[in-house]
Amino acid sequence: MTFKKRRVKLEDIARKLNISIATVSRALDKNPRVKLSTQEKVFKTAEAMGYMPNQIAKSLSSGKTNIIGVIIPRYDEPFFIEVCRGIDHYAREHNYKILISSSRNSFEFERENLSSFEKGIVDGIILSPTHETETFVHIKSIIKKGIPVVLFDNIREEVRGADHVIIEDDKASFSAVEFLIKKGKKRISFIGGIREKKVFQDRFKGYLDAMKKYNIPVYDDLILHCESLDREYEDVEIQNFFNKITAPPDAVFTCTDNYGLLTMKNLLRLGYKIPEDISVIGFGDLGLGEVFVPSLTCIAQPSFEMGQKVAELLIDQFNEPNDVNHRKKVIKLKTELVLRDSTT
Amino acid sequence: MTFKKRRVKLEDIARKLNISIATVSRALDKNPRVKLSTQEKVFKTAEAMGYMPNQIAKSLSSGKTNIIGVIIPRYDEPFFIEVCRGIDHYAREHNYKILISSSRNSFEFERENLSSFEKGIVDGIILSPTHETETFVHIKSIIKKGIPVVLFDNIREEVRGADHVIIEDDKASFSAVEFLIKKGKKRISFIGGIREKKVFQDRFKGYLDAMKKYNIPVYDDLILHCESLDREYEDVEIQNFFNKITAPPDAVFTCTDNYGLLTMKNLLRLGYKIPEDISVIGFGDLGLGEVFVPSLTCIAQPSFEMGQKVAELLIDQFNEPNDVNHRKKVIKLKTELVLRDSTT
DNA sequence: TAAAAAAATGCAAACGTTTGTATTATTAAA
DNA sequence: TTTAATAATACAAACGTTTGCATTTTTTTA
Repeated sequence: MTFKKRRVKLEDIARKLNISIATVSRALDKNPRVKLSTQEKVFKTAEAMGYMPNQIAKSLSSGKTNIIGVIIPRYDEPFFIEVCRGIDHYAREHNYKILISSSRNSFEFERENLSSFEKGIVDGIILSPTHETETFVHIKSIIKKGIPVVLFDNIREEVRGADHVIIEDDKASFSAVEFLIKKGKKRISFIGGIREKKVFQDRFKGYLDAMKKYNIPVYDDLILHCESLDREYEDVEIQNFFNKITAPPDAVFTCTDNYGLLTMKNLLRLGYKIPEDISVIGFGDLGLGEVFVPSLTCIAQPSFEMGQKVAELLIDQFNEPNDVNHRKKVIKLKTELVLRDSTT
Repeated sequence: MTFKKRRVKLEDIARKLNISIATVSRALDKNPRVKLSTQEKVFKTAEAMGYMPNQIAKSLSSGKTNIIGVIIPRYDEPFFIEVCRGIDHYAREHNYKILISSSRNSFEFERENLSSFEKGIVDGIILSPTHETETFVHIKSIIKKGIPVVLFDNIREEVRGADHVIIEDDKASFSAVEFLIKKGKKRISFIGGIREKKVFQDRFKGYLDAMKKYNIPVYDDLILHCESLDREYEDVEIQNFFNKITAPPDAVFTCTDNYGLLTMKNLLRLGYKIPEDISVIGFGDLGLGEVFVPSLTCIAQPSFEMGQKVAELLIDQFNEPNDVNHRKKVIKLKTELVLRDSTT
């Protein structure tokens, strides 16, 4: 039975070579203050002894962990994963790793995660607030302590006060609905998510704005705000919605790709033809819509880029003089209506 | 212009209360060695001063970070995300966080990630090897240093030597193909992924085993091993494959849900009826298959459970006496054939 | 009310680095 | 050669905790 080996540390190398710890440390850093021949000896010995630096000790000493904390509302939403991929991409290029936490759509969890990050395990925090997040105080308190924070997606007015990256949800959905109207649609249905979530409020606003501008009547029974936070129940809700409808719409604008796909699925099963009978538009563009038959027309949201941008803002903060009152940066990314087969 | 505040530390509390750092530390731990009234004073003062423990210092002192390192081949594969969700779930219940890294399907990256974790930032490592991973030495070297490691999915023989969690890919695909055969299918097509990947080898083996057992001829032109590691090109490959086929199959067994969906998409566009003309089976069961019309029959792989189990094995290792030669644990999870509308 | 026992607190080393300054060794200048 | 300048290395404090042991204070016992 062999037990865990004691880690090799600088001291061990130093002792073996009969030099000081400081010199070993500097040698490994290729600090020109140490003779080349010594550097070589140190490197060889370190290698031979299987030395691995202790990142924790380094972090304590330097005050940097090179880890970025990321808090997303849920894992099972391709949008968030894609953003994380973008963050990871940018972060890695700049020698940072990411620690991902899910707030599970709960404000309480969000706060917990935040305060656990506050314990110094991360150099900065990227956060996408949950729909339950109505107050900014927990975030503000972090910022006040000098910890860099960047937010993305679902940013309420009350919550603006940190750098953040968003899209203009209202304008995006306006343009999608406008497109439908210009195609001659008269009975346009809206399917969104929980009303508490800012992005859904904005997307609904865009819908209403477009309908108003072109004087198209808005029918309450063609509007659905899904309440579910769970993939499974989304399906049920949408199914119920269409089962209840008496006079069908001629187009459906939905606030996520998943709603779009579920809408198509249910409509197809009820015997409607897409896009001949009913057009459908989604929101997101994360690959699934392209596979479906018919493929889903949707608003493409630049998720990966959003992640990259968010990471860039954060890392910029790392390098700025640490001014707590620094002017916050707001980045608005462009969306685009991608035409596919689910619309005429 | 306000600058980053100096963090409040134990010393500050100690000084303010005129007691020692040790007592403050113990008080915050609710150590019975310190008087209750002192504990209360300390708690109040800590709160008032906005004290937050320094996790890095704690980790250095305790030798524990309470972070689990997770290395997956890619982010844009729902299977891996679902496993991560499972890991996160179990880990969080046991007071661990997860640091996710993608090896981007590259052995080199895998090794880099591994050695970065080796620097002591994580207490243990969960890894799903890439298809390029043919050798076990990099993992073995980590284990020899006493760092707990658990593997999952895609475990080659050469790589067995650590705890791991897998499904029996060959048996799973055998049962799916057998199902098709029993339905009377005679021309069964196989669509898998890169040949280098163990899981695909096994799934192919299961296919061949079933075909052999029931004496069904195997036609080379009905077999496709996708080479692509990228969502986009998978589509192209499958499209090309079906465009080239002269005599169509009467069933297609595919090695991932995505291949299954892409197969259905392409077949539908070519005018085939599913399942009347051609049955299709996928592998994974991560939600998308249920939405598609027709919904996808597939082998359900318990991804979330796999994550939980993997995390459990790792955390078990944390608590075991640290025997480097400990008997490795292998967990095989059950799969299940879920019947939906894409098969007769 | 002194001694013993128990409770509360404090001291200082340890965790493994980094880094400013002091010291020693080497080379160059006189 | 001796001194000055430079190069190489060493010392020790610092990062913010934890914790074994020593010390002080309080309480109990006789």
